[in-house]
Amino acid sequence: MKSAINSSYHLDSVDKEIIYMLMDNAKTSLAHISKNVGISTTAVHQRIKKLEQAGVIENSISFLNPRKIGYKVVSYIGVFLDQPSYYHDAVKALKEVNEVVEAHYTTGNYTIFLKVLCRDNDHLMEILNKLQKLKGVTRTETFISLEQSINRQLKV
Amino acid sequence: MKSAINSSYHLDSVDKEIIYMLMDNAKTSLAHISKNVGISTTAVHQRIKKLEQAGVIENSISFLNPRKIGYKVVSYIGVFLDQPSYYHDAVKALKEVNEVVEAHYTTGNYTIFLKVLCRDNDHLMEILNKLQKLKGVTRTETFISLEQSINRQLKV
DNA sequence: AATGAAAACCCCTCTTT
DNA sequence: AAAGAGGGGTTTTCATT
Repeated sequence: MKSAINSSYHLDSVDKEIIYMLMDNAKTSLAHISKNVGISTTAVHQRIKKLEQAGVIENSISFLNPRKIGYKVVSYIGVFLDQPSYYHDAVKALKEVNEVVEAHYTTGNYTIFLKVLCRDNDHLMEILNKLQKLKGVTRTETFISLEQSINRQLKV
Repeated sequence: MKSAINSSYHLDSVDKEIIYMLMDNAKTSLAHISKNVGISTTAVHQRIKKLEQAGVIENSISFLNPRKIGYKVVSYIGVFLDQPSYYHDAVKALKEVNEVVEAHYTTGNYTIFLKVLCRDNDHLMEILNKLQKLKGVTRTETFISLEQSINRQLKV
């Protein structure tokens, strides 16, 4: 059953339990989920398939822990462009910078807003220099995360 | 083999190939990885176990797509605290707000920097009101993401 | 650190209600 | 939507190099 464009998939309590288990560990077995939610493995499987087809559950991924391979600095960088028309070229250039893990076109102060991972502050300086050389970039503003106290997915 | 505190785990080219495949899809089978990297499934399995034990690869998770369940607004919110000593209490309170998916203690303008997911702008306004009632919060500054053009993990 | 073989486990389909 | 049964594939362990 496909839902109409822009309408939201309705999750019942069993769906939510299943999703939270998979959000916590993508490899949770059907048998384990089955025991927890009280329906058969087949029923769990059918629900997961439906949720995947609807796009509610997306592909599972393994996380690389940046800290463990020497990336200790998390920062957010607001980028000012003197003309918004440079946005698309800037994004194209930013995709070539591996340290940039998020880029947003935002309302508010900045034209582009970035999340950037670096090994250390020297490395961050390099990235800032690189950013400031991009066409149309007039200025950047950096927030360094000293401590990430919350990092999780949405709970509904 | 445990690495010393603060030293980085050394990844060889085979490790990296394995990690990138798992970062793309946590459920990539050992057989498939084996064919790609040219070592046996058992060897792949041993390497993955080592990487997991070292914490380089973290638990795999399934993604809930916020948009599909009606969460359309991604925003970043800088929070000003009149005293940094309120930080810990603020974090405790923020953990109770499901819409807050990241919180950072930052250098720069803001004391706390948040990533917040909301259904729509009205919902965002509710969250902003909630935040402004927290003890020590003097002001907030909001950036709404109109388009997320990059969203990925670190590549090394 | 890597291998092949065997055991244990799990996913997925089919059939039925 | 949900259940049980069975085949095929996958993970995991074991012994060996």
